[in-house]
Amino acid sequence: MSEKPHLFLIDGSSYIFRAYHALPPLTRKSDGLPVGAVSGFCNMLWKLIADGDKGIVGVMPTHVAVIFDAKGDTFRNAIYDQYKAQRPPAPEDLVPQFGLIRDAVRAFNIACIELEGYEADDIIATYSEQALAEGADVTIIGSDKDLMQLVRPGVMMVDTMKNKRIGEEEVAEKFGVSPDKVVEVQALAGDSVDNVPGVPGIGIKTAAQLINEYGDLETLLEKADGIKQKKRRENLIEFAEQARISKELVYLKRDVPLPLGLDALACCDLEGPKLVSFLKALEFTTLTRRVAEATETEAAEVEATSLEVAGWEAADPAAASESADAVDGDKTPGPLDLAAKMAADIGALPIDNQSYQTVRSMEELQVWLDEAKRIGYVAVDTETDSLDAMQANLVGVSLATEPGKACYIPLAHVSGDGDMFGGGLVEGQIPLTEAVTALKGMLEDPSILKIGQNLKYDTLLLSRYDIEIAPFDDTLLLSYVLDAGKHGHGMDELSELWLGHKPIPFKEVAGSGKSQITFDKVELEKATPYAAEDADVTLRLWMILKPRLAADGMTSVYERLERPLLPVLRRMEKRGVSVDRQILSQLSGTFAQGMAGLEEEIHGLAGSPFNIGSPKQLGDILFGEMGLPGGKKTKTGAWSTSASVLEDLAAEGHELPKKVVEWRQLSKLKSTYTDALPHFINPETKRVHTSYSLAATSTGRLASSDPNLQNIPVRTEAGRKIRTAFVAENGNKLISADYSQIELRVLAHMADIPQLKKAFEDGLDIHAMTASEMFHVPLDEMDAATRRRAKAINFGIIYGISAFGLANQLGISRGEAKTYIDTYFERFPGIRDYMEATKKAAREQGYVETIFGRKIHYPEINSKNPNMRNFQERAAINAPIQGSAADILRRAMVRMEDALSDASLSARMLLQVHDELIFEVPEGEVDDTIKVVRTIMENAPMPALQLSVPLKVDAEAADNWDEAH
DNA sequence: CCTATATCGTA
DNA sequence: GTACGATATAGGA
Repeated sequence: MSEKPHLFLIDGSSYIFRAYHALPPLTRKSDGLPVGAVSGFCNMLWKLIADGDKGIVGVMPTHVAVIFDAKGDTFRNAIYDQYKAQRPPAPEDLVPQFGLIRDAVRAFNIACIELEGYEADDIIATYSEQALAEGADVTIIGSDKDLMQLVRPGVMMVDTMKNKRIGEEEVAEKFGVSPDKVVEVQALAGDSVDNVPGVPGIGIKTAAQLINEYGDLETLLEKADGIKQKKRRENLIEFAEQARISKELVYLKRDVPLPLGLDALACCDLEGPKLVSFLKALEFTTLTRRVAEATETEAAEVEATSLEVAGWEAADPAAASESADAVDGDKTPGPLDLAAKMAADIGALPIDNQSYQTVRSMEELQVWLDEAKRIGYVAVDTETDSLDAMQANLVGVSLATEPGKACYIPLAHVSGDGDMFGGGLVEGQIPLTEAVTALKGMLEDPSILKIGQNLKYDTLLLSRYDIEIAPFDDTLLLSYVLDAGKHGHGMDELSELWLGHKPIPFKEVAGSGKSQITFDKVELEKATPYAAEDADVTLRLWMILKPRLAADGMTSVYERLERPLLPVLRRMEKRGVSVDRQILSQLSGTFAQGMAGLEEEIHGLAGSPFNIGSPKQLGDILFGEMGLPGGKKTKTGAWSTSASVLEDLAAEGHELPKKVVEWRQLSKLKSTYTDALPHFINPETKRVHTSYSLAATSTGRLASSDPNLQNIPVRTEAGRKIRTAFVAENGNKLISADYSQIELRVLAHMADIPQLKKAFEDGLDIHAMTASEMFHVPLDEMDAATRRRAKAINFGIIYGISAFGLANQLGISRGEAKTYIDTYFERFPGIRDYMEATKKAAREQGYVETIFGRKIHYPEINSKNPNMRNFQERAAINAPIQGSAADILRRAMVRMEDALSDASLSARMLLQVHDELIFEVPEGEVDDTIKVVRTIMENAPMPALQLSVPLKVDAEAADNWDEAH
């Protein structure tokens, strides 16, 4: 115990306000309780403890206390009734956090001190004094300038938020005098924030100069008539008393009657379970995990503290839907209503798209960047000359910082007149490179949250300008997570829905069809209202949707499965995949030849030429002129000429429909793949860059477009040839890794089916096992036809089976199909239970969930239209299965890149096809890569979830996709 | 010129 | 029976 005691005094009250203002104002617990400030505060405390002597303070404390301002007036109000009188009341959503922060301090086993009639600063001053007297060192954790008067040898200030140490030197720098003269300077200069009057016309600079000259306030006031400057002299004389009062106000009392002696502040050991229990109750998942790890606490075994929050009533989630429909006035608003209220408030603000600023100079731009820095978030939208982010050029950027406060920064607009040569750059635009540099600072600033709609586009575009946007929120993803199944998530749709405002259509500024112009040719007068409005709308949508995230309990889906996947997909898109033009062109030729031959035969059989590609003409020939028996009808009443109908006719011995089926296959392959794909080869990169949509499907699957690389043929031999055109670069291989039967495995887990689980554990052929169970055929005597039936039923189950559908699929009667299904349910009663439970859940709550909590809504599940209702029921049965599998692969993708680089592998993830990932990897790294990929994919649900069924991944490497698959 | 429909490629 | 996107045709604007 030879070490010198060291006391930490933490200025709690100032931290509360700083944490509150530093974080986006929307952090809430799942029941809506605002906890942003508590979160910031807890993180600060934890960092202080966890960093220990490695942190900014550099020493470990022996004693610690957190000091708060008590409620109500202090002795200073008796001295000067205007003291802090202009302070607005604390924000509504901060009020319930005051008590919680005190609870937090206690959970950390730290003394928590406040005293009526005194400010925290006075208590800190008194403790400092006493500690010094007893030979201890003191560190004040805070940044309030009023505390700076306490700095002296043995007393140091540390601002942990700015990671700054404030010693005598820093104080002298700020006030121009040594710390012991700080009060003299403050007495003269006053403080508008605290309403300390000071002497008019004297600021810190002048005050420091005067104090350095005269020594102290009293001496100065005595000799004031000797001051040369007339106005200053007069003011010093006239306001002498005011200065004395000011000094009294800023001088910190050092003789406060302390409620606890220094000994009582001695550090106690952290109690892991106690702290974890508290953090868990507040749903601070990351911090809970960190604390649990550091204190070796088993977080899962600790029960969350039950919180009692003054001024707050936790919502009953079950009551939420009722209260939404409730008649006004009969209920106190709960937190869920608060998110709704926010939506209503922001939705009610009118939008005036003529009020936006066009930013034309760096000075103007800087004002916006400063504002973004000050508030910590900004809505961003880019304008370009193409929908393809891999080829688009940046044309302008719009920003919004408040509803209605938005701007457009044109950067590359050209005058449209100059005909085919185009005009030059429009005057009055900031040079592109200069603006990009300035914007880069803001867009990469970790303290500024960037808010966008469909940011994958903007981040991909800007990554080509060497800008890596972070951190970010995406309103497209927010809406998707909250409302999948209810409506689309495009900005225009969301704007009309939430803001009751129809944004200016793109067509209105750029025209449409042949006369459409690119955005760089749009006049600035038209461009600004359009572009800035997008940023304005995006910001408002964020303000409405972000609070709902916690209120609806969707934070973890958003933060684990959506937001982190966006940069992963952006990189996959940017990498692209190598596609061999020659192979495709060769295939096109082959397909064309085949089509030509078939065409001749078909026309010959028909007796006259017609457009084979026209279902209408084909129907007329088949069912009109040739008088074949028409099978199915189409939605609009026309004869169906679908492949299944034509195949039935062919089976009856008709040549023509058989030839048409062949022709159609070739036509499809040629037009959709071999002819179309080469147009997607990027001239610069020589690769094909698909675009993945994170928010296109209701279930959580991705969608691929432009081109769609998730439907490249594989089932027929001719089609598979197209896959040989997807190749690895020289010296590389393509690896295809796909989950085996992931949806059936997910179903076995969710519905808890013992036979299925056993079969997967034993690595059995699942369809054969199903067939064996259903038809009582031993596995080793299984025939292909029986297995095929079982396979169809397994798929049918996943799709929300109907006798009609199964009959169709297997070409059997509905009665027979019904018998199969009944047999299946007899053998696997758990599946029927699962399906009934899922339908019930959908009917009662309007949505179903995946195993990771993704919600899929079915607003028409109780429809009176049986077709609609049945359809929604099947979809609701399918969604948790398909969606859970999709979530698993999402988790794997989010982790994959780091896992590969941690293993020093240079494999690049290129494509995703629902249950398959494609990588491009140097030949020498193939085996190691497969190991890593398999581990990540097979363990993707963990640690959030341990499936009761093993996941299996098949992986293979080859020179092209066909051979790797 | 634009949109709806039919068809078919994938998981 | 689920979930998608691309293509060509056809018909109304």
